[in-house]
Amino acid sequence: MPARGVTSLDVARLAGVSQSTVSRVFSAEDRVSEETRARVLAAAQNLGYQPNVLARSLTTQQSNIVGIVTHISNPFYPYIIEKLTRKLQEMGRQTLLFSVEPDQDVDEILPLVLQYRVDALIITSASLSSEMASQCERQGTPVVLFNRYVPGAKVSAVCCDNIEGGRLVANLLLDAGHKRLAHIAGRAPTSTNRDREKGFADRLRERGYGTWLRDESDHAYQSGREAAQRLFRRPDRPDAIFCVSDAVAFGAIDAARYDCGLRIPEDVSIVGFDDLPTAAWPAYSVTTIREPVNRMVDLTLELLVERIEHPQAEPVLELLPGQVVKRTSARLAI
Amino acid sequence: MPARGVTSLDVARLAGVSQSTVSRVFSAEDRVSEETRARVLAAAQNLGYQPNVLARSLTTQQSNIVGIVTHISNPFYPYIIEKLTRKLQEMGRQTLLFSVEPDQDVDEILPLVLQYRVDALIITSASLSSEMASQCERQGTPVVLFNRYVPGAKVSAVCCDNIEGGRLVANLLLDAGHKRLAHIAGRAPTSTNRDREKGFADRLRERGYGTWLRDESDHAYQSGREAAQRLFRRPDRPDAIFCVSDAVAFGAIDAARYDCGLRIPEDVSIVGFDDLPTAAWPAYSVTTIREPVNRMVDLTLELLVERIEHPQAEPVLELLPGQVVKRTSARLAI
DNA sequence: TTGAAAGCGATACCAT
DNA sequence: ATGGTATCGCTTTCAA
Repeated sequence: MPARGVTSLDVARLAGVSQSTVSRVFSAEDRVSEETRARVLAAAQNLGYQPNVLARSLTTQQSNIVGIVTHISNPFYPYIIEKLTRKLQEMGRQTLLFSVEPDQDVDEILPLVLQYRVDALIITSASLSSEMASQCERQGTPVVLFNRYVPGAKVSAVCCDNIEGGRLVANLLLDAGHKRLAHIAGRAPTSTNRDREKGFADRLRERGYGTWLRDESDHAYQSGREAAQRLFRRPDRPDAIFCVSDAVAFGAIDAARYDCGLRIPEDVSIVGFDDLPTAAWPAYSVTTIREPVNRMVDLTLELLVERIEHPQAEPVLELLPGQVVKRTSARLAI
Repeated sequence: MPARGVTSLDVARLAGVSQSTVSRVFSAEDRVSEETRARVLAAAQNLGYQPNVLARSLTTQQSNIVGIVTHISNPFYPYIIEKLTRKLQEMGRQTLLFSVEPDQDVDEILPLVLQYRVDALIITSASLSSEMASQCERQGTPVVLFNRYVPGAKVSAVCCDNIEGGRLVANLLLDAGHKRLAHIAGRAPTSTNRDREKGFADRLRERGYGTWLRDESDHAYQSGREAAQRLFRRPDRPDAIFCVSDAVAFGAIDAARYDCGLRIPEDVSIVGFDDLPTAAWPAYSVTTIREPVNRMVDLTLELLVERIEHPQAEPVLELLPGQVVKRTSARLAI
């Protein structure tokens, strides 16, 4: 018969000490004599005792749990979540994972998240209303947006500079002498999607480039492939496509080669965004904008800790530059 | 000044009812008059109150949290975790994520997991000692292994039938008339790795096939590519490779085409295992063994719920058959 | 250094 | 239908 729930009191009785003492042994180094500490640890070991951190959170007002809201179908995020989780673990915090659909509003799930009294919240997909942002504030739950920002709201955010990234791509393609440009944009109205497109468009206009084609996708391979097919089947088919993300670029490359019989980069250049590990594989070898993910992750956690410790601190928007990674999916300047 | 921590008592005072009543409104439909319910909800809304589920867990002895221990570098798992998380969410439970290194023992992290009083635990990578398994049992925490099993231990497991999968591959390659077979095995001593190799080897022997080459990898693209390079550079280079997983197969395919100038499948056949979404992309088009992931996920959750509700139930080992998916990375029977 | 006792924020039993 | 109160497992004064 399993002893359902060994408590500190059980340990105390076995060790012949008070329950307070057991608590001391298992919390931050309080003054406990070596001898009693040993007795307590022995008793705990004996009973298989593990402190209940949920109960602890009641008194300490800290759960040591960080919520992460994400949607995983964009392959950029598993990659980020792994890094975040690993580092949080090193800091003694755990990750409570919430999955949302790309089109689903974070606002829907936020009340649920808040019920778990997470010490902080990282949102890597979609954004949240300023109403919900202030609800988090009221509960004292700091929020950091990863690769998103909400212009009005009082939440911190860590972002790749997507506008500048879009501009870099425009330069790259124009410098290579491309004549018929296209952009496969992200469908959702997120800051990331908007900014990548805006930077691209702004720079094209600045350089006097007239019009370009446009299609949409949802950051996934299949929808990128379909969008590219539509573009390639036009009479004025593009000779270069800027894809909103690498996942879309993989689809576009396969559409070119396998669906439409085009050579890359001779017939068409494809540029992505993110620099996923797969972008370096020779089968794709995608020219792309590398997001500084390690620094983004580190910064996210720094901001998080900062705001956990100083809840009154002003929210910060960190914008990190992306970097062109030239591979073989795009023609180079002549 | 943010009101740190709105409690049910605050709501009660504002609504002019007892704290018990507020509790009733927010827990399973207890009998509360429509009128008071409305008053309470209004007050709660007003204060931005969300019940503290951590506190609730103290009395209910249920955290509604399910732990998932995994390592995410194998791309099979993000895919699984997303499915699990989504379905758990639909069941009103949340996912607490723990990340381990492939070579790291789950035993190390298990005490930490247990401190969070998760209602149940899913382990998708590495396995656990029977000692730890019994510690879970003692705490009343049901464990389900996903794609792993521990022969001795009393824990439930849901697995693809990896032995049979290995046999299927052996048949496939011999039927196609291949003469110099190789296997890129998984380095870690897990049941998955062992069984895939065992099934393959057993079947080869049964069919009187003499010896085959062997190398190792860690389920990741890069190490698969390197293992394949080593094989291809041998004087007796293989004309067919069975890779322990799709991720390794991608690496092997790129090694063949881009590092060694071999054609697929004319010069060498590559077979994977898992059927990741990427395996269907035409750039790889991997012949592979499809794991029935949807059924595996559903079964995992069924077993979980079953054991949460009936902790005394005997552990179950579910073995689901994989299925050959023929694409173009392997030659077919003549 | 150790113990007693008062919370933390909820649930649940027992009255009314 | 509602309120009072003991309780969950721990931390944290306050005394000793």
